[in-house]
Amino acid sequence: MTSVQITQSHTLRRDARRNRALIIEAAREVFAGAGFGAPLDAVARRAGVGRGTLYRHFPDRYTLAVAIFEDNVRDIEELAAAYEGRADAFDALLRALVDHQVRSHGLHQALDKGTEAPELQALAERVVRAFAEPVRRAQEDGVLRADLVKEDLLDIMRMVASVIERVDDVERRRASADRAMDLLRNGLRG
Amino acid sequence: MTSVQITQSHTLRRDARRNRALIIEAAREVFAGAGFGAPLDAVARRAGVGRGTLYRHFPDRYTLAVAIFEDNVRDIEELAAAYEGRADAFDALLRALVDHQVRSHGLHQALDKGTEAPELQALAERVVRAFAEPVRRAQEDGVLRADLVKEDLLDIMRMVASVIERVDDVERRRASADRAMDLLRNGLRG
Amino acid sequence: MTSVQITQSHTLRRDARRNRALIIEAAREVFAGAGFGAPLDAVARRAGVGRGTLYRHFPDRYTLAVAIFEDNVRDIEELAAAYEGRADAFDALLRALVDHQVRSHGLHQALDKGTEAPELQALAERVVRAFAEPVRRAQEDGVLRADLVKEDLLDIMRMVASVIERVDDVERRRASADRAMDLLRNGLRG
Amino acid sequence: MTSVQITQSHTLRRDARRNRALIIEAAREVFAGAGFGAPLDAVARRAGVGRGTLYRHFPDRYTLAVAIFEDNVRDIEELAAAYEGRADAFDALLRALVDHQVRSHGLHQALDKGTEAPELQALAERVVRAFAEPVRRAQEDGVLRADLVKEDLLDIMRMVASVIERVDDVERRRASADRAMDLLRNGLRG
DNA sequence: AATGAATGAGTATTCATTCAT
DNA sequence: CATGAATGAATACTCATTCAT
Repeated sequence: MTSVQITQSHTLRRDARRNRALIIEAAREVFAGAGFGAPLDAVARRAGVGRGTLYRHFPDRYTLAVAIFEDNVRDIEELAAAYEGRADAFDALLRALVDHQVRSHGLHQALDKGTEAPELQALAERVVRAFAEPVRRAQEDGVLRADLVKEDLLDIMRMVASVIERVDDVERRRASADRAMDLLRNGLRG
Repeated sequence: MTSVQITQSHTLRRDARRNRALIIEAAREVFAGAGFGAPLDAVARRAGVGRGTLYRHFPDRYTLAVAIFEDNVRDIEELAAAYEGRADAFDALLRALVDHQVRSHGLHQALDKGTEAPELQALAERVVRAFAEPVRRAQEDGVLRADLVKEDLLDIMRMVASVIERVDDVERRRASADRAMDLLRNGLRG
Repeated sequence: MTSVQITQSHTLRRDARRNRALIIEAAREVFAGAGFGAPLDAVARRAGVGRGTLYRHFPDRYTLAVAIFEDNVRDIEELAAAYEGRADAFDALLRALVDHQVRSHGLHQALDKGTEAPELQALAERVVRAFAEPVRRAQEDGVLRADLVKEDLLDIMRMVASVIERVDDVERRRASADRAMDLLRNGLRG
Repeated sequence: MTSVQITQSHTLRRDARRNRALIIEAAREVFAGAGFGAPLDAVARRAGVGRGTLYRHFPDRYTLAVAIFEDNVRDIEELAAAYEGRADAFDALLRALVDHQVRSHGLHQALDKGTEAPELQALAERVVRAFAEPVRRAQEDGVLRADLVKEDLLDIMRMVASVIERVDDVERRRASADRAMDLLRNGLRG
């Protein structure tokens, strides 16, 4: 629960809040199914709201992406707080990250159009910040390569996303993501 | 047997053959710049041909992708032949693969819509075949993890593509690709 | 007899009356800035009231136009009464008319859609009536062409409005209106 | 016949040229009937062409206005040439101007949005230039007020347009225009 | 009553694809 | 064959109007 969330909870009427949530969930599903370029109409239809309502809440495609990411990022941050000081923080965060991607896939395309939505960059930055300390600790413990930089983290997100994207079924998506993480963590060497 | 048939390019009139080449090159550039979803108009314009000509040669977007990939795949196959029996074949092929992606980026989006173009699947299959023996040898030599399967190869292509896609400059693209390959080959462990 | 009735404004609650005035003023400004076709939303926003409130007071765009005109017409009528019997009544009324247009421009577009709002016709009729005696007197005095008919009066209003419309700055609007009136009063002859 | 016209005649295919003309004529009618803000769809429908065709020929509303004006302006220029040196040139041009307005009304709204289409300004400028010498001559002959400036000319166009705009029937439009010109030429004085 | 959320009809615009020249 | 004009389906977006709170 960050201040943003609280503010929104208080600002929007109950029905509006409900619609907002319906739209976000619909967008998650539609983007997952048809990619980030899917017709916004489809989102509105799936959410069971009119076009205008969609546009009122989210003036454009990117605002929608931001809203979806926002949820995920917040979760990462909470997790980072919960694992503060623990040696397995990095592992836990990484697992959570992959889990989000499995559930909100279709969105990494948005990430790479960051220029059109500075908020997306900001969210990515928050993820990086949440990872900072766990990464440092893992490196100190010698379980994570020392040369890992923050750009790598974003690239890892991209890589996992890329193997997931074309898969429709959530379970197979999870399997693909796990395999990709395995390759990444352990490398290709024999 | 229409002029579209790649393997019969010698049956095309000289100007038609020239147009075909112009279009492929234009497509490579346009897809790189604006993604695989770019307007085909843009391709025709860049190639300096009419729409009709574009459609005659390539009835749809995927045929175009096939033609571009075709070049790359053939190159991989030739390389495989050249490195036949050598211990460094896998390395060489992998490097070539990455190199193609650096130069024809924007196309992996096509790969993942393979269902709409069986030829793309076939091309991917050819890549896999070209890798088969080098992979086996590398595994035998103990320099490549033993559990690597052919799907992994495609996923590796996807992962490299994903970190490259958003980068416009070819040099920075190469750097990103190299870093991604480094992460992949050596893993994240400290 | 609803609260919309202008002549019964004393039956409105004080806050409702205040809202009504705010809306009219906002409409004057918005129509002036963006033309009579401006979004009613803009009017509501500028007035600082909700949409519903706007619609309660003014069920449509024309009702709003009527309310604005109403003020102006009443002023003309009062002026006509004040100048009753005077030789310069016509001059004074014409000057006042132009003055209103300078201040409430953007509205003559409404006038010409009179069919959709009979009240507008009625208001125009009241203007014509207010001018009737002054016109007759001016003609009798030989300072106004004898063939002027009431339709001419409306056309004169339109003509003045037309040269004013595209000008944003009120002072330049006044200058344009004055020049137009000069051309009209004195004609083009050398 | 200016170079522009000739160029177009030569550049466009016969069918395209025909469509272009159909669209212009349709636009003339639609704008006349529903104002310059009319749906472009209506223009396409009336011309009997698809949306895309309309947009190919005229990327936006203003390009369309320009094309319509272009015809009229060319006519004025030809007339100016034909009346070169004659004392009645001003009269003839003014009559022609009014005549065009009677036939292409609905367009002066476009003129006043000149900022969005510099070509419109340029066309207006051409009208002014065509009038320059006839105006000078008329002033010299003492039949036109000496203080008339070029801005007045545009204002006269606006004024005539304004009394015409709301009239649907072409004959009544002509009558209104004539009356307005009479008021303007002879003034309001008795 | 006042508010502002929701609705959906209307309009603009793009682009894949067909087809006349 | 090549060309580029025409088509219309798909999509985006706005705004007048209704209605739940």
